[in-house]
Amino acid sequence: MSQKITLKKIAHDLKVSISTVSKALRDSHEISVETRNKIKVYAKKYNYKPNSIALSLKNQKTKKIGIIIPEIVHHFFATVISGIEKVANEKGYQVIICLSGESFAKEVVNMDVLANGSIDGFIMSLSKETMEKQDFHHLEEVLNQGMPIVMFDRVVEGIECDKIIIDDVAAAHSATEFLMRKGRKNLAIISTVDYVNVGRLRTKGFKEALEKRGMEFTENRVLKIENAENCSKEIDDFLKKDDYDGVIAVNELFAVIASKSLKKMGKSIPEDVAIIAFTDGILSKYASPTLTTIGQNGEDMGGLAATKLIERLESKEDVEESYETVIVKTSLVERESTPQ
Amino acid sequence: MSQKITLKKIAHDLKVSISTVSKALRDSHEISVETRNKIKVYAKKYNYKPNSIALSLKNQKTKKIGIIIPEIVHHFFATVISGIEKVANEKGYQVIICLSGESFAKEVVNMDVLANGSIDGFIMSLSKETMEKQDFHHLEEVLNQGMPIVMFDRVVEGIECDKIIIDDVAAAHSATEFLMRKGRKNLAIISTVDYVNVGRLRTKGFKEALEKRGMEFTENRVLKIENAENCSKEIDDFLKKDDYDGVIAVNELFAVIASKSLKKMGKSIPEDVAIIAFTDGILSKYASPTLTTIGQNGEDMGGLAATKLIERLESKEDVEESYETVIVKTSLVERESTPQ
DNA sequence: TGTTTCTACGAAAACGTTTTCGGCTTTTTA
DNA sequence: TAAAAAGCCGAAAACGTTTTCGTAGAAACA
Repeated sequence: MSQKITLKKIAHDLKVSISTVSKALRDSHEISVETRNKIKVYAKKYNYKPNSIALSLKNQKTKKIGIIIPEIVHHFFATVISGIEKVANEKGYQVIICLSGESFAKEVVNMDVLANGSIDGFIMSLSKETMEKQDFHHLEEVLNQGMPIVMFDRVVEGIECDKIIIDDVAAAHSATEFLMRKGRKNLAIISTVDYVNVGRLRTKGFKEALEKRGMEFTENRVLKIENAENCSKEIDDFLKKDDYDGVIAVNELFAVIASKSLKKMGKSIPEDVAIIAFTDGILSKYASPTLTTIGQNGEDMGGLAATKLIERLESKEDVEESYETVIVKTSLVERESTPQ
Repeated sequence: MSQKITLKKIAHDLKVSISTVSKALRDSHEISVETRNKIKVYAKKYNYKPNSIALSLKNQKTKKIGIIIPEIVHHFFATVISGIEKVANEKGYQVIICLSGESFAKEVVNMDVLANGSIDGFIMSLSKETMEKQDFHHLEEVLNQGMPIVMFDRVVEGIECDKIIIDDVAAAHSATEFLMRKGRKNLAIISTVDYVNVGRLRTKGFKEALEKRGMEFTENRVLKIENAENCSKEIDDFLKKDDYDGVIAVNELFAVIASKSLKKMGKSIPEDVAIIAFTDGILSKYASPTLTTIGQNGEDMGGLAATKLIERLESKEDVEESYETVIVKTSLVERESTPQ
């Protein structure tokens, strides 16, 4: 078990000073070619690599990005992380991941811990509880310390930082129009409670599309689910209340459950009822029938977030106050759950 | 934008020495109650938190765990991470995640980068390429430096470290027996190429179960898939070759694709063909029909890995050479794809 | 009064780097 | 031959902590 080698040990073994070793390894012309080679050979032999903690302390940069998200066992978030990691790694950054588990308290603690020097900046999507509480002091504190944040998906208006989102209203709007063009006239949406902004915005787009076509929007066309755990019965009951011929779901899980429920009721998909889901994930691709979805490319969103954050980290900090909100394009992926 | 406050600044502002501030904040009796309070109030006011990088350097401990896995967009790995994160966080550790993308080179680079002081230990599952190459020098180097590794799922015999696995042979064996007890006589397995150990071991269990019952095992009962990307056709062709009444798949994806393929061929599940999949993930739960699976509890495996690693990190390093391989129990989750 | 014991604080080292500056030799130039 | 320049290297500071040790002054003791 050979302990990690340091500049100091090399210096001692080779009977030169630490500064000489450091310079030699960085190919400084201040050091003679002879000495340089001797040191390099020795360093190579013992596989010297500079200690990153020491570098972080010296440079006041960690080359690490903190990610705080509600859950990781969630296809969308997993793709976002994957996108972040890819870009970050290319640019020499590592990612540290903390999960809030949808809890405000954990989000705050995690941010506190990471903000104490462990990372250079944050990429995050807020927990449900935070959205409900509307308490963002932890974000403001971090920003106030000069540490940049990039938010994605679950973002909030009041906070001044870069944001990566999809245009939920427009996407829901066009999905609704798509169904109407297919001749569907009695539409419903399975959404989340309003404090989750994506649910609220998607419902809004749905409503706008209906009204634009002069169709009636009533609240009973909307199911607002709070807890995804036991939503099967809720969805069952909701779908039985009327004879819908088109359903939009704000995520694939709701869509799959709705699909099963409808099949149980003897309806066939897409002939009797067409279904469109948000999030083009693994479920949509392999459900029966496969689901038409609005794809929000998580990988792209993550990549963008990382790019933006790193840009800000590496620019000379004087470009303050030019925060941007990037709207990522969605794409409609047609599959079996909507008619040709 | 108030810069982060340090001991030095507090000391300067309050006209005391840095050591006094440090001691006061750690409630040392060496400092008078008066001074202590003054310092604490000031620190609280400016929200002082010790810089974790400085602590890491001083203590030679980062309180960070490095995770290297092939992919994160994969339900099983996501659950493992979730399990690791939970336990780690409870014990005051953060997790740094690197993805190898199934590439040997990336795995090596990632390990190198993290091993240079960024973390205290590794939890990892090897990339396919690494398994194929059978080159583990990067693992040995890290272990040799005294940095502990805990491997899970894709592990390798030759390396001396803690391991968390499921008993793939036994699990496949009992799944096969389960099908036979249901009266199925013509069984097949959809597996991976042999260098992926889970595929090899599960195939082995399948074979053993057949032979134990005096049934014939032939290689044509086995489909070995190398690349999951375009396996649909392979599976189609394989299933057409014989009239199987029971299929075991080494992951849910293969099972879902097989299920679709069989339905297309006009077979009904589970009446004509029963299916069992490894990995109890989201697909199994929501596919049509829902899949009977062998659950390998990723969350538990992750939690165990984290517990083991942290134990080793915090024990006084003298308990060397007592490496353990923990075998996590699997559970058969019965759903619609097998008969009652 | 002289010695010892507390009390309360500061100086400095250590963790592993990088970099600035200063200085000693040797070579070049006038 | 003396001065200037170049070549080569080391000392030290800095990043932010914690901790050991030293010490000044005050209080207690003889």
